[in-house]
Amino acid sequence: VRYPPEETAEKHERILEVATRMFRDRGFSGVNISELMKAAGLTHGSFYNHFESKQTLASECVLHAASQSLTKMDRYPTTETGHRNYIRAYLSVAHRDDPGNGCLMAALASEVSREQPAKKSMTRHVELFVDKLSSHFPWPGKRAKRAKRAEAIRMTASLVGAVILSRAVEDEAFSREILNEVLSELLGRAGGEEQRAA
Amino acid sequence: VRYPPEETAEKHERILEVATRMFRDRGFSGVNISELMKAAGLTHGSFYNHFESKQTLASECVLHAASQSLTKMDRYPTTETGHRNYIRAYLSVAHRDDPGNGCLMAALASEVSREQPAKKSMTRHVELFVDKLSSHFPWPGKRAKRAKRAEAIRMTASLVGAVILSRAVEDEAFSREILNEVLSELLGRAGGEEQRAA
DNA sequence: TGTACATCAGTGAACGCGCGTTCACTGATGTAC
DNA sequence: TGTACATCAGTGAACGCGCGTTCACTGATGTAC
Repeated sequence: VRYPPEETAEKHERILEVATRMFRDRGFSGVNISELMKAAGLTHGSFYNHFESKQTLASECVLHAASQSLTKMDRYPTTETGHRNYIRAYLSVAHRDDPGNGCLMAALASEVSREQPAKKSMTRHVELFVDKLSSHFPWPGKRAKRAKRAEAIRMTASLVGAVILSRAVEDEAFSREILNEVLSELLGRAGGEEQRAA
Repeated sequence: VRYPPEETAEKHERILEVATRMFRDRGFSGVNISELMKAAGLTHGSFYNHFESKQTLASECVLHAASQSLTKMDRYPTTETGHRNYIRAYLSVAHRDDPGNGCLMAALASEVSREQPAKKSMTRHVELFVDKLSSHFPWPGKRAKRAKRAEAIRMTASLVGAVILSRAVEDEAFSREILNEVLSELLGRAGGEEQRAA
């Protein structure tokens, strides 16, 4: 059956959207084409009318998730409060429990480091993420560009590490403790002047 | 052919050792039984004389890697210098480039978060790692146990996040920049009094 | 405006391969007597 | 001390399943005239 072109484009988009979510949720090797296509409302056979291979789709999904992530940051105002709210959302239980709609790095960085094709896109994303983090928000007491970049890199490592660990840990209290300790550290660094508990 | 029992135990150990390295290197799904057994100097058939299943082996490897990691920390003296050297080694290019012999969390935390069986062991390991980090090294200016634990959790997140990101990034300069920025942050926190660049 | 034909996305059976797991067989070690 | 037998880890062929990918077929849409 032939379909009107806008419907085809729509399906293409839907596959990409669904796959981006599923890959972040279960990893590349945890998703198979059949269930992916079923989730997009199609059968597995037509997959290859839209994408060259699973590998290709994976790479495109990395790009898709990357642009989603950066767009998400834009929704926070470029103020101290915006910065703090962004950090709160990133280190929230909601984000921990919904990797499918969450940070690309936290979900797939490990797997990508073993995958040649998507690695270049991931590299670019980490660069853009750091750039945006350092330019989008005001960094208290940091005038030099280099210092802001350094802080943004450190913050990125803390954010990603905290979420990955909180997801790997079964004990709910401990998992929250990880998120909260890193949260209060980063809120201290993002907000006003240095606030430091003895 | 029947073999003397100590030889059998030796082979068992060798499989575990090799598997622990390979799993960290390529992930659970990136390793198959045949190549694993070949690397241990045996053929795939005898695998099931030593372990119940691949899944079981994976769980035992998490335990094995966990105890290796903690032992490694013991090799550093319980001094400020020891602490700093430990951090330097963790955030080194050598560690980044050799996940097989490196930190369990940095290598497998993501994959474990999707695997029921090994998750409990990973949880326990993260707990023990944080405990050991906070008790083994002197934390400048932290007298309260709670404060030390909080610092250890934050440091763990930074360490793990930095190594995972540095591995996911293709650009060598950027990858080193991530390691180095987090390194200088953590050396500041581990060494003497707070040292902070403007 | 109507008719004939080409196009092309969707469908589901089928293919091929890899991989976890099983199994019949081997033969040296350990044990019984 | 010697002989017969049980044991059990190793071997590699074989099994079964899942999954990525292909393919012949369908039939509505678009195009030619």
